[in-house]
Amino acid sequence: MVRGYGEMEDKWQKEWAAKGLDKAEPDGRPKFMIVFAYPGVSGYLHVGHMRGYTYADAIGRYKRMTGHNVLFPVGTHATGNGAVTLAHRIAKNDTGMIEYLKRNGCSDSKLDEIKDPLALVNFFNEVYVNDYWKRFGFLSDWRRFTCTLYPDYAKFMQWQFMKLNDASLLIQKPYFMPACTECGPVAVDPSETDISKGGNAETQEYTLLKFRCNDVFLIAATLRPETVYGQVNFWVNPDVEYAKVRKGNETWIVSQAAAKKLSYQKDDCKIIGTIKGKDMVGWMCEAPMIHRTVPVFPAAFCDPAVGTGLVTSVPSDAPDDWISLQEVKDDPNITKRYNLTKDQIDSAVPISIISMEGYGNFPAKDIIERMNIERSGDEKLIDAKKQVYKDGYHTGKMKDTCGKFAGLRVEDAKEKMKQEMIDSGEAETFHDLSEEVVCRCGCPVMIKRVDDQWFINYADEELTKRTSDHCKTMQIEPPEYKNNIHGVLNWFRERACVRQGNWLGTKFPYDEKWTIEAISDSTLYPIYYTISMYANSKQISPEQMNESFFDHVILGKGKVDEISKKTKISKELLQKIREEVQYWYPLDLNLGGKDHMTVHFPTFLFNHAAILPDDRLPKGIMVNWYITGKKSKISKSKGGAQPIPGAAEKFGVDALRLYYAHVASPFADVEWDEDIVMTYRQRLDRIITMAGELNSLTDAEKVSDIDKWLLSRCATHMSEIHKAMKSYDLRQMASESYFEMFNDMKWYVRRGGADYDTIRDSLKMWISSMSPITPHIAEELWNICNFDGLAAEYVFPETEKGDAGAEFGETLIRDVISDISQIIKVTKMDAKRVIIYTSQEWKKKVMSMALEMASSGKLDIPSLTKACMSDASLREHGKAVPELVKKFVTDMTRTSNDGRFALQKLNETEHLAAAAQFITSEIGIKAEVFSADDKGIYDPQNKSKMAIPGRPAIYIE
RNA sequence: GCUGGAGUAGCCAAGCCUGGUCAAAGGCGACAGACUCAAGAUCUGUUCGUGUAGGCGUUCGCCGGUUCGAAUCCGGUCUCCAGCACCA
Repeated sequence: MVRGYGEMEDKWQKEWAAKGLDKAEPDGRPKFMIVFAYPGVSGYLHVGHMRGYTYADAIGRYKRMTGHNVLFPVGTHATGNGAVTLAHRIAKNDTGMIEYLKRNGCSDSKLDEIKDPLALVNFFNEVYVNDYWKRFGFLSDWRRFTCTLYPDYAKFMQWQFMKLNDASLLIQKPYFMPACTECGPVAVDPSETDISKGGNAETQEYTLLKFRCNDVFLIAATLRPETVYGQVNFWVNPDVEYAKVRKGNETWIVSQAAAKKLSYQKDDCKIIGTIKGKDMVGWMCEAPMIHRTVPVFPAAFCDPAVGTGLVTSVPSDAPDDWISLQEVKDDPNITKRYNLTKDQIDSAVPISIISMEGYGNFPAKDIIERMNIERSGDEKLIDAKKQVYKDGYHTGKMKDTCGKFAGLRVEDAKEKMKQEMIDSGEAETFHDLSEEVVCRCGCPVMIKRVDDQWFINYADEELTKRTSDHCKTMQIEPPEYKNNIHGVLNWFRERACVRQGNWLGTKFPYDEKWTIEAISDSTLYPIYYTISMYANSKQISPEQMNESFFDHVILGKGKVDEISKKTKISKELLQKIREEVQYWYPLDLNLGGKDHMTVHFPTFLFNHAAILPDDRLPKGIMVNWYITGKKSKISKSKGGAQPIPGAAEKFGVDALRLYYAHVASPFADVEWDEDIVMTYRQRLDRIITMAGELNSLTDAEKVSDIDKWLLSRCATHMSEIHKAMKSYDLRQMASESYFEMFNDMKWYVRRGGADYDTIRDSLKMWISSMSPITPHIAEELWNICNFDGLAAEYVFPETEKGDAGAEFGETLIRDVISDISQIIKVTKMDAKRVIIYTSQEWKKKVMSMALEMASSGKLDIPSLTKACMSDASLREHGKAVPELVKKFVTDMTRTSNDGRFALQKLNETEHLAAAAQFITSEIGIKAEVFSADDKGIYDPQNKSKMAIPGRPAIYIE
């Protein structure tokens, strides 16, 4: 037997390929199409990623064995900036990254080559296919492999967007995105591909509040528009020179930096002059919404780089405002220097506006005291602000001081108040980055308004309804997600579908300056696997794959002759492709990780519903959770990850596959633990040994109870497997096959079973049941047993039902043995002899009468008693009868009667007598079996009368 | 906060929808024994408490309810996890 699995894996993989099991061609069988959400190309993957992929292969293999023609294509998703980032890090010699790549087996010459993003994508495509998926024995149709950067894929993608446009689902409206003032759009993300600083910055939406002051407006930027009812003054930084901006007919005052930012977002904006901050101190201006006149006070915390450099003051809820206001009030020097009047100072009295859990009337004051903050400028104010904002957002409710907004939750009030002020012209929105971002070229990155941004309108009511309705007909696992997905679909709004800048992807068909964004180009793609093969083999070229081509092969539009003329693709080939699309589609199952629940799966469904007819909409979704690592031990970014080929080498592919399938429900995270994988490896070793031993047991014995038992058990397990797999429950399948059936095989041998036919039949069931999850080992065992053909192409026969009587017989024997050992243990006696008395016949008669009444639902004490007493043979047993009747009726009406029905089919005495020798050997004490009806039996304590059917009496001495 | 999910014996993890056969599958670990020159090997038994006859008692986050009967159904409560968008 092979102990190093590598050779064996290789051998069978070659064999499957030689038999063409990996090639999927339409034929007369029912079809089953399964995909996993293709991975993004972002470097080497780790052992955790293989979990979901393995599920897909195992499900596909199972389906094949139930007579389906299975298409399981794979691909990669290289859109976005993942590959660009990685190539860039290699190019600039990022040591951590280089080390990581090398540890995964990347050679120096390769490293040099993959500094180019496209070369990098091609390289990893090979790695994923050869080192991961093929290595794991996947029966995927490799001819159909596709990558989102392939030119033919791009043609498909462009067609998809034309169809979305035809369905009026593409809309254009303004959008705010980060852009370098020189280079244009950039990606702001932690990998900092495009930028040299500020990768963690987020785009924030500020509300600009307009404070009228005679003929100018002081513009404050706030993230908390819901606090306007608490405004009592206004802050300027006296040491900053502000800009006067001509905005339409109005004159705005903002910081000079803000003026520049505004010009990227607002039309008709022009700097017309400057004004010193200190000159504005002491002004009176009218606050928006509350229309109250408030004074302008000086404050150093107003940063010209943040927002507009001007701040509205809500001391009740903003720690900065509270502390600065106290300082203005307490410091006579300030009053004097800026000529502030006593009325102005006295008018600024904090107003309590929000009630929050864990805070009093003035949350800002509370947090300042709690954190021991004593003066403005204290670093702790940053945290204080964050904390009070967060708590306010989650737990806050608007108080009665907030007019018609009283009683609203902060979360809701925020939107409503902002909108009302925008509608009345007292406010506008403004986008800014949360921290400074600098482009690779050294220029600042700002938020720029783009007027012609394209969106897919997932908010469309008709589309949402169609998609949501379709979901009800789908098989979605886990069921909780099936319930939840409607909420997710409703929650979707318009989604930006294209972007500009340094990103890989397909050009937007209506405007080539745009690249189709990464989520949007991975929604309808499973259908492309039915076509990709023809592009890969160069039977069709990307140029030929125009709108009418896809219209025809996917939607059946147009006459084949005309399409053929237009595309220069032969009529026959067009027909073949069209037939293939129709044969394979709809997709039967899309499998993806839990992170896809809120983005990929909904858009996958939306796009199908938007473009394809009812009978081509997907039929199933399955979500899998993750393999996690303690302290991210398996995460590639942290290093220390186990490379997949290394793990395959160390544990064997099948051990890993079994580990994924069985270690937990697919719908739970699992912590990666090599020791646990090793235990699965050991189990497989044991199974191999056991199967080999069974196969060599060829003594033809006469068929006995235990043979019937084993065949019945196997049949029952097989039917459990089929039942479980209706909901793709691989764990249950693994449990039946690798644990339950294994244990039964052991028991069979222990009981002395050795019948050739029984062993052959049960081995066939057992080994075939292992083929989906551990295909290599199943194949090896199949071969050892000399079964016909390959295990992988074996088709499960119609399952026979188990024999409840035969199965119950063994349960009875185990129960008897367990009872005997228990008695011996409890009594601590030095037992020499065990006698087992089976029940008297008359009791069996009462039980069968009772069961008959129970199955027609008419079982009760009086009727059964009456029936028994009218039987002379029972009546003679006197008051033992009603006692037994009472017991039976109570038991039978309150517990399941399956076992009792099974018992009816069994001759208890004969069955136990046949097992007497076995019982003797198990307990190490001579055991004898008698029927309580036998005359002249040894029964010193008169135990035999205690026996009831299914519960023999036991006497030990 | 919103949406969804979870809390089961030393650990992992089934069961819960469809209440009773549930002291609760299976695995791991631990303990004991068998076989061995040896083995991260294999096999057997035990693994909540208690008990000189197969029993009894307590247990499935916590509190309460429905029921002849609840790990399972209902209400409440505490704790933990995930997602919350342009990021793949």
